[in-house]
Amino acid sequence: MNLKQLSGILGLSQTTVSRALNGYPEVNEATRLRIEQAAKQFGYHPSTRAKGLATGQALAIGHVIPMYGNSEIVNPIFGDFIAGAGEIYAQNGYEMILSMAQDQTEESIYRGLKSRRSVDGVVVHGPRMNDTRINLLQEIGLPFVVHGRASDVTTDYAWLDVNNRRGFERATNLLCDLGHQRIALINGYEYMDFAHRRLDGFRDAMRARGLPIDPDLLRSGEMTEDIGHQSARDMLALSDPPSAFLTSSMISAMGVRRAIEEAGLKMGQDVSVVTHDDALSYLRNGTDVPIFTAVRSSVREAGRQLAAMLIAQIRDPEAGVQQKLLEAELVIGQSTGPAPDR
Amino acid sequence: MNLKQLSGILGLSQTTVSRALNGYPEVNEATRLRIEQAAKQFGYHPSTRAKGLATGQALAIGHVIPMYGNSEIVNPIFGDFIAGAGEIYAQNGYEMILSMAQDQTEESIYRGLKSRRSVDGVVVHGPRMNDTRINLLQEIGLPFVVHGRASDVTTDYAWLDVNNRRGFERATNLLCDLGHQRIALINGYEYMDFAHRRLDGFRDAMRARGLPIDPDLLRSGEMTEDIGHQSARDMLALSDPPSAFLTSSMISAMGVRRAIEEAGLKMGQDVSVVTHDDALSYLRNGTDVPIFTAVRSSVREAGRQLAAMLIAQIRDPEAGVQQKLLEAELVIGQSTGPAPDR
DNA sequence: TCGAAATTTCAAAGCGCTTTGAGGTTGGGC
DNA sequence: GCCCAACCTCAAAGCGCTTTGAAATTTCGA
Repeated sequence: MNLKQLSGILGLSQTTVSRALNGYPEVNEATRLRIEQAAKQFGYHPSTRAKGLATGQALAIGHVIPMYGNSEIVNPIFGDFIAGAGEIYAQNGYEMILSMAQDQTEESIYRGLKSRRSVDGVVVHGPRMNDTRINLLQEIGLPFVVHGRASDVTTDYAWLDVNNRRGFERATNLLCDLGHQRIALINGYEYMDFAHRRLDGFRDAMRARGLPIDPDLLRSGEMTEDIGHQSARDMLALSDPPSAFLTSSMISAMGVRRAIEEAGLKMGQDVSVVTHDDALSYLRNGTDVPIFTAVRSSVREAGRQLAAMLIAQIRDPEAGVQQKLLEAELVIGQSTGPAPDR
Repeated sequence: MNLKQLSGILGLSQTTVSRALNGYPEVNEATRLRIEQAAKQFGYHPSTRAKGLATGQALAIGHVIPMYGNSEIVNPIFGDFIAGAGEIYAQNGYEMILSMAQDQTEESIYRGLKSRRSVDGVVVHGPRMNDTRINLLQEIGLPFVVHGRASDVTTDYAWLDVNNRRGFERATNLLCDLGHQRIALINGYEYMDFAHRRLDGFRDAMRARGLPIDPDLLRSGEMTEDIGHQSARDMLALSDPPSAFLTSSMISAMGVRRAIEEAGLKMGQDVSVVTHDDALSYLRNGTDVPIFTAVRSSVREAGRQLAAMLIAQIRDPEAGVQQKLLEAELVIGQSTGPAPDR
């Protein structure tokens, strides 16, 4: 069923039917009703492609998912983020187009998206410290919003980020208040912008207390259960082990817990753990009382807000770029307690 | 840069340029080379929309992600599956379009995808026992492949599934061989087809050994850490607790492990655990020696194979639907051991 | 060297939609 | 009863591509 057929059935011109369906004022209300009803009855939906061709809009947003290194890990927050963004896209009649990018293919994917006009804008995932994608997108003129920030990029661009620095500062302060002095940080890859900011927050808080930072208690890498476990195991085996861990993801934290228990210690008693929690739907941090004390910020909500920002920017490019900093909440769970006496 | 401009620059007709770029034989090899070079130089990519309009192809595959119930959980396997499928799509020039579906919106999403001609085919995720989507898609004539199967659907349709029944049968046998008799099953929602098949495998194996199945040791629900934990905690508190657990996901298994340790028991010694492992990239089951003994099947590889099946079907609709059953491997980790004496 | 076949290139139509500029109706004031 | 707004509706052009059918050019055997 296409416009021609539908207007044929109705005995109207394509123009009228199109106008009626798109809410233009110059069509009789009775006619519009009749048209809308027929459209519903025959299940008519305008072809996205034809509409896009005619209007010059793609009515689609691109998400380019970076998969770096040979580990080829898909960020686990991705599903929830997409779910949040998808809600908003659906409400606004946008489709979501996904591409997976290896290191090398990344630039050509963005250029391709632009030049074959498949999308009206893109979401930049997983920004690194000095992310070349931002300049690239500005250069080729493809609207975008970054989920996170890129510290070393000096130009103005749209982003939505959670206050990672502040979150980890508060988490560190909490541990210090409990009397912990040897605190380990199990972070994401250092070239990731968020990891850098978390380290900053941690460092500032420690410094403010006059506590030293032991490089042996600093780890950055893939945020898997396994690496969390290995790191914690190694650190707990030190002659002067940490009494608390700060981790960058729930999954790492679970690895840390495993190492703690393997060492015959009890989490929340012998060793404290605070983690960042993206509030993933399939990885809830307990039901009533949180398992882990955590810095929590819903990634799904971030997806919603970011999608709304991007759509706003596409609709009104003159309005200038938005920037939004979300504050994470600090929730107290069962994984923290006073530092044990020595 | 569009076709018109490019052919203008080259002093050729649009026809020739189009043919050259699409590999038609009736264009001089020298001309083709010149055209291809110019296309590269000017970064020319044909507009997907225009191409789609002209050819009647969308060159896109739809993924409709079901989000049921108020929990609104995005299946954690989703990211890896998409990553696998995305590889194949990229190789074949297809785009991937994602939609999130609530219960009520699901049918209209599929119908919309079809009638606005945005996709050439779809992947059906998370089939339930008697899944109405299959009939719907056959009825509206949208090519599809199901990731999994729908037991009660009688018509012939394309699917790719892992042998869940066999996997859980083997896992149960392993536990029985180790002397376990009271085995708990922590499964996904019973209306999910895969959960049903896993239960079947478990039941058959138990029955073959003449072992009773205690309803108190059967749980089905959301596969979260939390529910795994709760279920295991409750079961371990029974007067006659299980000596082994069979779980449907790594995440549940982690919850089970937590409950075991909270009960002061040691996993792999006092209590054994076997889990299904989708080999998710961010949730590796240990590096050298697996943490959990598991029935393993890579969901990313499933994504690859399924994408290839769907593309084949779209390209040659006459060829008939493919069906593929993958066997899972049983890997021995540290979470299983002989049943303790009573 | 000529003419037919083979090769290469082209102009134009068409995909399904929006939108422009024009034409047709209706209603109401005189 | 007429005329002019105000209101509706329409035919046709155009979005960027593919593809058909025809024309121009080259090739090659006789």
